[in-house]
Amino acid sequence: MNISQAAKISGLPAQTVRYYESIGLVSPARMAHNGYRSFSKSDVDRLCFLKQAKTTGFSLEESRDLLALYENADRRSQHVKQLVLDKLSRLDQQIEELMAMRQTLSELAEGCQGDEQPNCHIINQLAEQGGAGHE
Amino acid sequence: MNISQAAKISGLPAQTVRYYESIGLVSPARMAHNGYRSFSKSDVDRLCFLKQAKTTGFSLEESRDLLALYENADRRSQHVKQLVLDKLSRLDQQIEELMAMRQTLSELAEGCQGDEQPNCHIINQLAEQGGAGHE
DNA sequence: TCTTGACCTTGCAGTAACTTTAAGGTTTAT
DNA sequence: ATAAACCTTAAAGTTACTGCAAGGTCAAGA
Repeated sequence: MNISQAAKISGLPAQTVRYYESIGLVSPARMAHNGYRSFSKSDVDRLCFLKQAKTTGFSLEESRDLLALYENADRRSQHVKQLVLDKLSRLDQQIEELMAMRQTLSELAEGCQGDEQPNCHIINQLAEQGGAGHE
Repeated sequence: MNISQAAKISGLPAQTVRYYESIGLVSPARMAHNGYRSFSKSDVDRLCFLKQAKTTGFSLEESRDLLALYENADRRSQHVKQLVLDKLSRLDQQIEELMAMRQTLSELAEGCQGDEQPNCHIINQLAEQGGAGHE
C-alpha cells in the first residue's frame, strides 16, 4: 500500500510518516519502477502503535523504546510498566504546573476591572511579583 | 549593572537574557570600553516582568504584547483582561488533554502485571487501539 | 493522444524557546 | 604573572513536526 493509505489507516499525516521514516521509526520497502514507498501490514501496525503512543503522551524517543519492547518477545512486563509509571509521574508534575498557572491566571483576571481605564490589576501584579523591589 | 546581576535579580539565566535581547525584548546599553551590556533599573524591570509572565504561562510573543501594554499609559484594562481570559481557556484545554493522557496511562499501568513475563497489557493496548484491525 | 488532477518524490526552511559548544577577550584577586 | 571568573559572538542542537518548491508518475476522460 502507498503512503496515503498508510497515513489514513494510522491516522498520521503522510508528511509525518515520511518524517518517521527519516528518523528510523519505520522502514517501508520501495517499489522498483517509481520509487514510491510500499507499506506492509507490519509497517502499518508500527505506525498505528506510534500514533497510539503519541496520543497517550509519549515522546518519539519513548515511543521508540516502547516499539522495541513491542517487537521483543523476551520483554518483561515489569520493564514496560516502569516506563509507564515514570511517564505518569512526569505527567502529574506537568499537570501540577499547569494548574498553578491556571490559579494565577484566574486570580489575575478576577482582580481586573476590565474597563476603559488604564489601571490594571493584571499588569500591576506581573510587574510587582518576582524580582520586584530591587534597588 | 552587568548581565550576571540582571540575571540573578530577574531569575532568568544570563543566556536567556541574551536571547531576549536578540529578539528585541530588552535593549540594554553597552559600555564603550569593553562592549559589556549595561542594564538599567528599567531594563531589569522588564526582565522581571518577562520572567513573571513566563511563569504564568505566557509565550514570548504574548509576553511581548503584555510588555507593550505594561508600558502603554493609554491601555484599557479590558484589553489586558481579554488576553488573560483567552490564555485561561487555552490552558484549560491543555489541562484537559493532559488529564485524558493521565487517565489512559493510569489504566494501562493498572492492567499490567509488571512481572518477569513478556505478556503485557500495556503493549497489547497500544497495539490494539487506534487503527488496529485493518486488513 | 493529450491533458488534467491527484498522487508521489526530494530537499530545504521555518517553528518555540531556549541550551550547548567553541573560541576568545576582560577583570579581579592573589 | 597567572588563574578564576566574568564577558563577548556565532553557530549548532533540541522536539516533532509543517510548509513549500520543483518536479516525476498515474489514472481517467475527451
